[in-house]
Amino acid sequence: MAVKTFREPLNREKVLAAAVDLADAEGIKALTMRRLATDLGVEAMSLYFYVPSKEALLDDVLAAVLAEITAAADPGGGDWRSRLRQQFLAARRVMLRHPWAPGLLTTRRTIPATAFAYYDGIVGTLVAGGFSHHLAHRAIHAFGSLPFGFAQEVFSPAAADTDAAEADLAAMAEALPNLTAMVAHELHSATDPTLGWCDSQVEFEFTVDLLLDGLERLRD
Amino acid sequence: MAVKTFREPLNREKVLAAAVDLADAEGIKALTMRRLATDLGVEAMSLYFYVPSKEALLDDVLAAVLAEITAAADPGGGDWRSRLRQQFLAARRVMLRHPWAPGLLTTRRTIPATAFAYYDGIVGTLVAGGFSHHLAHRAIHAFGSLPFGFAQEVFSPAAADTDAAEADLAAMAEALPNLTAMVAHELHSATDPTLGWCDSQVEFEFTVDLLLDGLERLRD
DNA sequence: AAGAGTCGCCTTACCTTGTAAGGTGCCTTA
DNA sequence: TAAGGCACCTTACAAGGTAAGGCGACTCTT
Repeated sequence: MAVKTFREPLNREKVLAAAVDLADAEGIKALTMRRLATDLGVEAMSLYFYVPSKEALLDDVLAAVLAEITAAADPGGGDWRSRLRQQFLAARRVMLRHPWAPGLLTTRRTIPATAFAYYDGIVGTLVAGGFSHHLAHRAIHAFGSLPFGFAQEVFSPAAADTDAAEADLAAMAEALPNLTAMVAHELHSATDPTLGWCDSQVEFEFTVDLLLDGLERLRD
Repeated sequence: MAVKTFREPLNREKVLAAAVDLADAEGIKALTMRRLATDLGVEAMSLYFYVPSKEALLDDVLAAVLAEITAAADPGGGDWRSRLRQQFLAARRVMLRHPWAPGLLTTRRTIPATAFAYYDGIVGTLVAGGFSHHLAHRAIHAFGSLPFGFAQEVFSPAAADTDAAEADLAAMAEALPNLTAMVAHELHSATDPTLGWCDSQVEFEFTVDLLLDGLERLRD
């Protein structure tokens, strides 16, 4: 015994990468210091050699995701509209890989510094596209979380599934006539049934275009 | 001793009201079972006589806030546009009283049943206003969290303050030229300096109108 | 080569928080 | 007056974050 297998020393990057992997695999709730340490073959307290606190770790994890976004967002050519559009869609692709990231982002108190650089690029695109700084500012706010590839998912599919299944359909139709009619209508007119009646990607793009259209009109 | 002061028995409503008050006063993090019990002059475990778990309590707390919204939103007359607008602004007034509610809403897995009734009313307004069910569906998604009176606050003022204060302004101007220019521009053109350069209320209304305008055009 | 750091990790322990299990006293009802 | 149950309490445990300090194996002097 006591033959210690040689181990490549840890470092901050490995810890962050393992944290992202853990969250990807088992959700953000599984990301505890003890569990993360276990995954790294180490004790919980050892992580504090690389990270001052769990909050800081989460901040850094988020910064890593943001770095993925900026890396994925090919500035490319085209006008402001197509550039922002492809940028937001690229961000969405990243977020789909890390479904826990939106929730984490909204709970953070301070925003990682890299986010500012990201926003700076967006403002730059807008101004170059003919927007005043004032309207650019408004646009940033109107975008909300769209630049990060997600929209506030208040109407989550999980909730809809569960509650709809539990509820008596007849009673629901009476209590919620408009929603019921909408669901019925959407089911019939769905062009691609395999995606279900609530295709987030389509909704996302719709919202993006709705805002971009509106902004273009205001610019003129 | 042993003269127990008579105490009006607790009930679910009092517990929920106390929970809302606690969150209002000291933030959602202060809302622990033990602390809530203390506020009610009771031991933590006693709360479980009225609430099955903390998760359920949070669900109910949220439902209470939603009830406030529906109560505050006067259906009133007018066309679909003005009705939705006043409804969203009323929701915002409620959320400003409970700043912790947006964050809580986004972390909940299942949506309270009352939210469905709320959405049903919105869909009804849209359909009555001449929208197809399909477009109404899109609109619901595009609204995101606006019906609940808030927009994704990714760009929180607190973060901006802290980081900007810490950062070397000259360095920041170099690294973030567009943001810096925007800030400078907005500072000069602000009509009401007392509200700071980031007036959320104005931004909120801007976004609401931008979306409503865009939807109206799509409807025709 | 021996002593002194220092790096990287571990052990122990504490505090907070949710909650399971099981009382206990008083008030109502039969 | 005995039984039951209502409303609340006590005790205890399992997570989870993290403070304090130890310890072995290198590295670097001198």
